[in-house]
Amino acid sequence: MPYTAEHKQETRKRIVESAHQLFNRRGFAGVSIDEIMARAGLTRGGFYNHFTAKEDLYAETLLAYSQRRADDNAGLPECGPETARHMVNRYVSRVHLDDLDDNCPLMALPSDVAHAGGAARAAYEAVLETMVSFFEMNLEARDGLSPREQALALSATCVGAMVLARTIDNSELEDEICKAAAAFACNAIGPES
Amino acid sequence: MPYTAEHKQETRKRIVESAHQLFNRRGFAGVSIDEIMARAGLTRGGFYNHFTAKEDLYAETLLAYSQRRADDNAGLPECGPETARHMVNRYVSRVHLDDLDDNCPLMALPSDVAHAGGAARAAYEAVLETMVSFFEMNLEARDGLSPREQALALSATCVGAMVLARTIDNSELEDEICKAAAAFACNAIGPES
DNA sequence: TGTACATCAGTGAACGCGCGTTCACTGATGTAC
DNA sequence: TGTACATCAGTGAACGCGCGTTCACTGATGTAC
Repeated sequence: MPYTAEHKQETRKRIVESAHQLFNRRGFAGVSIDEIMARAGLTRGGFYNHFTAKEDLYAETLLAYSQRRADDNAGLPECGPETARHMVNRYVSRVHLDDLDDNCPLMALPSDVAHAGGAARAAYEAVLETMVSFFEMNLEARDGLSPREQALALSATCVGAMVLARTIDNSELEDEICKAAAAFACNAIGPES
Repeated sequence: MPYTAEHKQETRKRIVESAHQLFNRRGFAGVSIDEIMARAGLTRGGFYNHFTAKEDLYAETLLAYSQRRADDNAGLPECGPETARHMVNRYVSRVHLDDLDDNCPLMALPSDVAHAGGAARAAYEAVLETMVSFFEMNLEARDGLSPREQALALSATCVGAMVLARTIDNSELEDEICKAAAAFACNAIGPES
């Protein structure tokens, strides 16, 4: 059994990382397998030792992100509204907007995923559920809305702000959107304690 | 001057409409010029009598939508918060979600546009400004946020909810998102009068 | 009113490129002896 | 410890398809006379 199993796993991981970065920047159709493999230090032919098709890798990329997110969150304590506000400010920020290599795919790839196959859409939903449930566990019922309802709406606000900022080409308006949406969402979470 | 100028204009309009519907459903890369022309009752070659490239048409499609929206809105009275709530409920709804032929491109095509050329991004921004300014003129300062800030945040919430609902493949969750986001946004606009 | 003409919107075959995928081959590495 | 072998990750040329774009042609229509 030449080449250890770990060797293959690591190569696969490198391909997924490379793909994540490239897909986030340019979308599914904008990236070729050649480029993905080159960025991972490999050549095109080897791709099919790891994946059966480009679409496969796309879904895998999203799943990997979802897993990573879930792992990150698992370690965190549930701290209530303060934590929720912190999440908002971290998500809706210029730092996140400019982190092209590791953007959240919820904001980087929505319509791209919408036009892709079912596996990609399912993976997208998994990322969303991770985000929503993490908001949910840090919120209290308020204004007649359950924690889950607020979590869904806050996710929409955060993702929406970043989607809009990401799509336009006007950095002043981008900042305006981020600031307004973050303030709006933090207000909705409740008064500072 | 055989074929009147109106004839050509109408054909062009038919192509733009056909493109709008197809792009909304399947994105820029998912639609071929053949299909667009066929849906408009024409054949592929004629395309270049009207546009210089596929990307051109894409931007034109967005601009046409923006224009249409602006015209619609121009006629409407400014009625305050009630109108803003009405806009939210119309935008964030299953009817809008399922209207695949005439979705708002802000929610149907964000990452698609993000990866397209500058003309498309500028047109997207125009659609956004139309939406924001219409919210803005129907809002009052509240919770330390100016009408414009609220308008930006509400746009993010509305578009975000629809983007998420559109991308996933789970109609129960879609409904949950729409309802939660609409209620959340209406709350933020202020109490019913 | 009717006819010849000029224009140009529309046609559809052909071109060429990019890229996903396949495939025969190479060579690095772990294992058996 | 050293050597032959088997495996399979990785290579890169080649294939084939789809599609954006081009181009020579057609034919519908308005205008001039």
